[in-house]
Amino acid sequence: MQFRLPRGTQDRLPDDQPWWEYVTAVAQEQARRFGYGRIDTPVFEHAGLFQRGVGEGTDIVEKETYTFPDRSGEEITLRPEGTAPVCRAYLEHGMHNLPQPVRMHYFCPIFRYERPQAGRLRQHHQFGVEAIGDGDPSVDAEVIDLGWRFTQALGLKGLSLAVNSIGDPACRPDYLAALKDHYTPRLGEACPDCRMRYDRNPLRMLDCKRTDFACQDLVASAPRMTDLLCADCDDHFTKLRRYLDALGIPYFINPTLVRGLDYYTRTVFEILPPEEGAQSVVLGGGRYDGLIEQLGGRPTPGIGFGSGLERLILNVKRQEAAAPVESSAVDAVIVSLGDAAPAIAVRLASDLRQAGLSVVLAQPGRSLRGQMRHASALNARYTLVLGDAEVAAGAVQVKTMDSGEQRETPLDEVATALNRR
RNA sequence: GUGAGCGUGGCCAAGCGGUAAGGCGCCUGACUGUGGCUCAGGAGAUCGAGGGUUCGAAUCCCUUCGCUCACCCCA
Repeated sequence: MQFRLPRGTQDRLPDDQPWWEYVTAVAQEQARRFGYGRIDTPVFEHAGLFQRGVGEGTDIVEKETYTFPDRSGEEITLRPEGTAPVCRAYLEHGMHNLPQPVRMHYFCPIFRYERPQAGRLRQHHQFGVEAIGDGDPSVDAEVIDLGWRFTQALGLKGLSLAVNSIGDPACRPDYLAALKDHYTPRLGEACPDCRMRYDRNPLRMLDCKRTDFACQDLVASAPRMTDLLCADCDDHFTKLRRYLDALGIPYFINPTLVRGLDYYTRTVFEILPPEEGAQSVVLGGGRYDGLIEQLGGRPTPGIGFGSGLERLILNVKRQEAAAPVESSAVDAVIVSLGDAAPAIAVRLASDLRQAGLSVVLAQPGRSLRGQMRHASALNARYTLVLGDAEVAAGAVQVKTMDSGEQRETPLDEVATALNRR
């Protein structure tokens, strides 16, 4: 075979569609219930948006981005995450003049140059949500609630919600210093990656999963951000937990939960399915109070999440949480025999379609048996048989496939007959 | 980017050095106009690609591409 899918991409075949329709319908309904309107942004943006917004030092921007010059030499990047473009749109369209916070949701493809494996693709799709313009912890709770309701409504069982606070510019520097002090005397025992992170991104050391070095031990005994939050952040986190308790949403605090993008402040959270696995996070997000300002706007708080549709579907299938919607059966297949019938069949099909029915023509050259088999294989509700006798009578045999009943019906009455049943 | 396993017709899958089983699906036929069951037949792969070893390779070796899993990262 000469051409194959580019690595890490996949075709969504007709049989896959019911799953996508199901997940997006559930997402849309939850977005509607929470008052989050839809926004669509371009698939590509100026490269600078993500360099500035997501952070130069992050893996995503540093080595996972699809960036290239267009024909004018402009550096273009295929959207590697959903938040920065929405914030750009918020600024560009003066949404600070709307009632705050501005609540939006989106569905979009995401591109990251990664090594693909199950649940991790180079092009994947996210359902995302952003609430921009209000820093109150009640908004954090609302967004988490929306994410939780969404995944619950999909029918997924055994999900867990992890939350954490990673502080803000007022307290994080002090925490980072404390964290480094903790590592300094035993830095030689940490893995090479953590030794690198020590300088470049200490927070990420908490995320280390290696067991062949002292990392796990170091992480377990490390100071916790939640113990060193400044008064404002601590208050924020306390209120958030109160709201979550009031909502009755089960959660646990994971003090080692950090996010890979630079713009996060205070609240971060993830929803995980019960099965263990590397690519398990099904929904993740957090607060990004500094992002809008980084993009050139006035200081504006925001919070949101992204949720990977492919991973969600993977889990829905694995748990058999929802049966795929009945495969798209057609209303009628038209079977024609003889010389005159095919032309009349074509016209009949056209008329029925205009009456709102889904109609497929069986191949006229095939035997009656063959055409009937085809109708059966397509799961048709009715088969319309049109042969010389019917042509002469100006009628068609309408066969109900389930019952096998068949009756002759005048051509001009077929549409109403089928619509009625 | 690192490591490991795998790659046979549309799908699943035998064969593991002598020149490609089987199943599903598809098509045809079984009183010349009636399907879903059954039966019979048919089309369809040179074994991911390229190179090498050998008298001979899907079966051994190398390279490459892809898939899967773990690391990493994240949705």
